[in-house]
Amino acid sequence: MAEEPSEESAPGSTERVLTRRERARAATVGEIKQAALSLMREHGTTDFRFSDIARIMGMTAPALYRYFADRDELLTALIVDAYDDLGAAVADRRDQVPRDDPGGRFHLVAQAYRGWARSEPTRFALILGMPVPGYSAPEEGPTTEAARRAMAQLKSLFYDAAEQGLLDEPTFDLDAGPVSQFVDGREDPMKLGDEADLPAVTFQAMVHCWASLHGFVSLEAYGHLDWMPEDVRDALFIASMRHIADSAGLPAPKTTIS
Amino acid sequence: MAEEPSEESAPGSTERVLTRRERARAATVGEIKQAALSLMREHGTTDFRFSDIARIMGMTAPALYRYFADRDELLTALIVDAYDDLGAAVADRRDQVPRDDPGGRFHLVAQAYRGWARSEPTRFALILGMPVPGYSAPEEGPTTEAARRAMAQLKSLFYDAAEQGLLDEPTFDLDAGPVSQFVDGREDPMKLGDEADLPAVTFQAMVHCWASLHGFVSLEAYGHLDWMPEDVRDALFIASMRHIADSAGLPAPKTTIS
DNA sequence: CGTGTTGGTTACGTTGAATAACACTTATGA
DNA sequence: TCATAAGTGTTATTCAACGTAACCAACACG
Repeated sequence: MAEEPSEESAPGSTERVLTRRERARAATVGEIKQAALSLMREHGTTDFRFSDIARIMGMTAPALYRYFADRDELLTALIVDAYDDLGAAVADRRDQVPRDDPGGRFHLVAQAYRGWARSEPTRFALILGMPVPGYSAPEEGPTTEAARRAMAQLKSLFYDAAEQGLLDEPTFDLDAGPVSQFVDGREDPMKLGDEADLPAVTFQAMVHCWASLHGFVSLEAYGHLDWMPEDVRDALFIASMRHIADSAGLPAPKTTIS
Repeated sequence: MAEEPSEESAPGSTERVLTRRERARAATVGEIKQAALSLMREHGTTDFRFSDIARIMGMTAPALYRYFADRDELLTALIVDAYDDLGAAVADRRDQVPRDDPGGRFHLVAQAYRGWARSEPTRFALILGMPVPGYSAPEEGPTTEAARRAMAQLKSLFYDAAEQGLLDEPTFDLDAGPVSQFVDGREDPMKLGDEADLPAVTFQAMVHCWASLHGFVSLEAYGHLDWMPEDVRDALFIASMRHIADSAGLPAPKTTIS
């Protein structure tokens, strides 16, 4: 198995070149994941059978255990990939607008988040809707870590904006108690790097934005908003996002939204 | 537990008295569901084994098929129960405050929704987190219907408030396009009975409230907010709910919040 | 009482995850 | 060059769990 314990390419070190075998292995791992995804998409569930994956790949099922110890390990890999992919989609779209337009950035972030969920419903279900039977979410495992990274992409624009002094005063009531204490006296576990600290009230507003965005997208992804036509949902989403962006003190978008 | 399988007591008709056998059967059905729930709680997943349920009940697995055609049917029943239970919890708490205090009612509704999710995390996962693998969520089935009922409990206070003229102007930007047209020209599929129609802008705000509440509670239920201590989460939740209630034009709560 | 319905049993078939034992291929090193 | 080890695949097998079949006991009911 993984006989490369400490490949930890230290920052600055050259990325070790992969041997022929390592490349083949990586390719197979990728193919397995792709097969699992296509099965999931096909059946519209987050379930898959090892035997089906093998059949698609022209292999037999036991061979897959050379690459993943068990079903859960493959599932975990898929979840991590999904989070990373979502995070990347959000970051890409966000960076299409300059840093000095945090309002515009927020809008694109929200759009990307929603768009990804709609275009990849089964993968979204994989990370949003936990319970894959038998899959006991590894507490504090790699999936939690991946989720943190993805969500950090949402948050970085707030830190960015605060750093540039582009945030107005949020319309939130500042909670002078626990929240202030928490925000003021901590090592922020969500920070990506060395961003500026946020005022407590902005922190409140940021979490609120995240939760609202996530809530709308979740409801929509599970079909709980199917009773309204798509154009109504679209308009409602835009209005909601604009509203929470305002509340959080984000300036109005400079860039026209596509 | 609402164990009234198909007794459809039409309004006015006499509630048919259950025979001895029917009562015994209903009791067994209830016991099966309880056993399934306790297994789910024990393992922290939405999964369960028929054989384990049977063992708990001192029966053999095949006997369960006398009560549920298959695993999916039991799962569906559990989901419907969970929605109904959540809806009831929300309604109960809401009605502890008089109708002329919609601000207070909203607060209690939010509190009840969150409280239920925290006290019944596995059942919440069952209805929030997609269909269990192999479980093909019956489109437009009983679960969808149950979800509608539960969510309607959240919404009724808005209709109630509007009927009494207790709603201020929301701070939302009114979308003059699709949303207005949709709200103005429809038979509202979400109404419980003969509530007043909502202004389009209030409708927008209402969905926003729902989504925000749901988003916060979802994130929390899946542990995505575990990085902040509980008192911070509490304060943040209160502040968020107050904020969206304000945005929606709900008056400040008259009743002191417990 | 027979008789049908209901609720239970044991025995069985099937599927699919996971392991074991074995075979072929490829890299590597004396 | 060839022997050996690592890596990747196979077939055969075990095991767990869903679901079905066939049979049996109890009970309601004419």
